[in-house]
Amino acid sequence: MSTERYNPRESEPHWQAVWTERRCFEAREDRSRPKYYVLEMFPYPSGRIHMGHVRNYAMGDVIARFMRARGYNVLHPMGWDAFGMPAENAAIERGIHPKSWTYENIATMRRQLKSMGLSLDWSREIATCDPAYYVHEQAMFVDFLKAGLVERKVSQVNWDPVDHTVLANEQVIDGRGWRSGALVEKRELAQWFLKITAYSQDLLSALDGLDRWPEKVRLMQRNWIGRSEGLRFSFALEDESGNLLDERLTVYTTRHDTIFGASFCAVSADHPLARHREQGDPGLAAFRREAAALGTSEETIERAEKRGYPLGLYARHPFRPAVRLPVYAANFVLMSYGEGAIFGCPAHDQRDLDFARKYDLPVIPVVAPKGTDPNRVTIANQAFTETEGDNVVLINSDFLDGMSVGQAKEEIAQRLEKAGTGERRVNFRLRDWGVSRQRYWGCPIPVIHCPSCGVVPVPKQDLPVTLPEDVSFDKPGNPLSHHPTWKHVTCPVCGGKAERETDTFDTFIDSSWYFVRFCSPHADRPADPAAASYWLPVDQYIGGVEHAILHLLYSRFYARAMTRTGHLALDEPFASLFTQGMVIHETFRDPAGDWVLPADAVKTEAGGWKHALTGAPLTTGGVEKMSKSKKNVVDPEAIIDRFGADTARWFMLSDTPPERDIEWTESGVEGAWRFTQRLWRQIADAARETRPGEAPAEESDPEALDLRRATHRALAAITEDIAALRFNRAIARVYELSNALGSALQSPNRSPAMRFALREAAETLVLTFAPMMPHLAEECWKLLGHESIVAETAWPEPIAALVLADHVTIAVQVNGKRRDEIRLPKGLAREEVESAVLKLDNVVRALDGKPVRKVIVVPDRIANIVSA
RNA sequence: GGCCGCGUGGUGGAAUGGUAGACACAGCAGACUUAAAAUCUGCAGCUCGCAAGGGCGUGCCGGUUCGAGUCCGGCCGCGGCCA
Repeated sequence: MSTERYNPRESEPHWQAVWTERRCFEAREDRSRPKYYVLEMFPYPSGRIHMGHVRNYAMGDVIARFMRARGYNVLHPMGWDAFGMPAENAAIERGIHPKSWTYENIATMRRQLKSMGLSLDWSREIATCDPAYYVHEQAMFVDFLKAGLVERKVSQVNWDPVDHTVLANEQVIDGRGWRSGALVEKRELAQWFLKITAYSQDLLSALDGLDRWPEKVRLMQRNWIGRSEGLRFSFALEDESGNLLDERLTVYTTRHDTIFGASFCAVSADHPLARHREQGDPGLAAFRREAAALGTSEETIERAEKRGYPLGLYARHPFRPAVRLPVYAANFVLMSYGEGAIFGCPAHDQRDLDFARKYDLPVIPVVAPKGTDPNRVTIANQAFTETEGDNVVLINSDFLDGMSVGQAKEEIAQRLEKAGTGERRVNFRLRDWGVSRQRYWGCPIPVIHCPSCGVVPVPKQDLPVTLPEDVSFDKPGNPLSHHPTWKHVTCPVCGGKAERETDTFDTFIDSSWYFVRFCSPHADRPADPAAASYWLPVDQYIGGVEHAILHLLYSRFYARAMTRTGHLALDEPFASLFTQGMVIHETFRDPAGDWVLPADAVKTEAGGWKHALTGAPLTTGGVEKMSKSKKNVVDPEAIIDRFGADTARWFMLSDTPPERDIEWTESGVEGAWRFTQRLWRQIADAARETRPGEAPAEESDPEALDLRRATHRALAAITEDIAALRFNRAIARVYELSNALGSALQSPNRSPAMRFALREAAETLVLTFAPMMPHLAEECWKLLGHESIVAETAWPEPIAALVLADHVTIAVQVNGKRRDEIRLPKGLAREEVESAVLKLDNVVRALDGKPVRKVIVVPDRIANIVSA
């Protein structure tokens, strides 16, 4: 037995250098081979890699190496999602220029990723903050503009009056800016929008074809797009004293069947009807200010108390002349959805019910389970929202009584269409994509505002519009607009004085086409058509489920927009999507309640925890997502230094299914580490006992045959499991193969047949764990006497005859209870199985003399004897 | 509230309607060692029993089936998304 230990600190850098030198992972188009594009979501260069990256990239690398070994021409690139706010925050807080901060982080993280031994094509590396990348983004924006895919419109934003900046909804916490703590205002600002809503229906319909996406993600996208079929119609309005007004109130509803249950109308606080009445009504003005302070997210609005302000207007019920509905401005109606106005039917909508209870409005039930007495239906504080099927019918609704919800909708739609006051409308929840950010560290939006010509796109020959580097962050607001000279230009059309747009792009734009750029990273246009058509779509995309909606939807839109503007010929960018789970870890607190790093926590003899340095007792909290704020993070670099990349990769892939959250544990890592050492010893032993190219023996040897069967069974299972991304199961089979080889090595048998079988098992073992632990595999391969390297070695093929056994153990049940098992030749005839099992002692005893009614035989699996 | 997903040993988890608990972690016992570490071997769902063997067991209740962790209905709990 070898006394040496495998030393990853020497081996890993060595093999990484070999791979680089031999350019094993540089991809070239080759139409004679099937291509495979595997991509993990590229990282934001935040500083250092974290365990989530390790897991994500380990998975992608297993697939890349596996597919390469199976003969595919694999593209596996890496880049940096390098624009974004943290770089500016660093500039503000620590005076580092965003560019140097970003590039320093990229250097660190590139080094760290390289130490993981990922089979990446680094020659294709891109950073989105590189003008060579964003010049194409700007050019495409100009093309989108010309194609009518861009719109400039005034929209409401969250405005931080201290930082002079726009905040995203998630940056508004309890109505205050996350950094300044100032009360956030809603402001109207002219912004750039990409018209993603032009593709609402297409983005929705095409989801059906994405059959290799998780159903969960498709459902989330469906909900996000939010198609609804409804009715837009208008009410006649009258004033307090019943005089008919010229204005009408147009509402959008998907529940027009409940029109007879209407008891009020509500408009958004931003609806023209509310705005126009603000002057001369201080109460309304105050109400509108209050509603504006609520923020723009649906969630905030949903959680807020439903409040309204009566406008002194009344809507005439379209079918009941005597009924008039008071019109309110309400804080729960969004101007951006539908018409910004609704009719309220409290009995069948929870928000309307909350509102009605508060303002003491009638609650009229108009939908109820079939057979209910209309006079006895009451609504307490739960709205009745059932609509499906024929068991729910209309009540208290005049000509609709007895109809199903569907029939009632149809009837109302027809009547209002006929009256000329209504039309059916398909409505989408999806909004156009606001891409303007009042930020420095982003891609400049390539347009010029000219006082005489208006908005002028920057001519393509003047691109890229690059960021100025001499900027200061000591003033609040956007450094680009403070810059003394940058924005002042001459108009490309009239030559007069003009100003650059100082907003930059939302960074989601950068990540909406990076996977396209990887196909031809050095092309002088966004995508080289030959390269793009060869590599795209991405065959396997892997990333966190947190990007299930925005990033993936924007990318799907971009593929369409780029296709429309002639940059691409692609409908869906990601053929198969896999969303991996998070990395979680136990949390520790010291007696003062402060979070403590796991690295500082040591186990006490009593089974508790104490601080490694202070000795203070620690309490454990929950097992939660690794986060800096809770300090339950483990630094990948420390792990790789101590155990090597292979151990870290192995642990990340074993035990837990990849889509679930994985708990990082010290003992788990140590187990993985011990296994690397065991493999190393085992292969060393096998190498000593056998030679490369061991010849298959003539004579049979049952022990050798058993080992060969174990080898090929494991190989077949591992192949299947990796292909299906079931890494944890593949790893369990690797353990089994290693256990089988270990036992065989213990045996004194060294017949020629056994030597061949040992050799085969050892080599198969190395090749099958190679995608997970590539460095160790190379070292073992060399140990086995090979001159070649595993990275250039084909995946072995299982021999079918050895995968299938010739004998099987079948379970024997009596009345469904397992009583015995019996080993029989595979494929034995039903009758023979039957007679064999009926003779078993345990069966005879269990039957206890009772007559056999029938025997169920499932070939090669089970026999079940049914007695009276 | 709606929709979706998930409940299996001490733990992570296996299991085309066909022997529940593969594989691993932690644990226990033994071997080697002056000792420890490392390594190797063995045990290991719960329970009754000296044993042979039996009973129970995949959140709970019911159903379909020769047979249910798996399918169906209801309930409880946890998680996610949407409201």
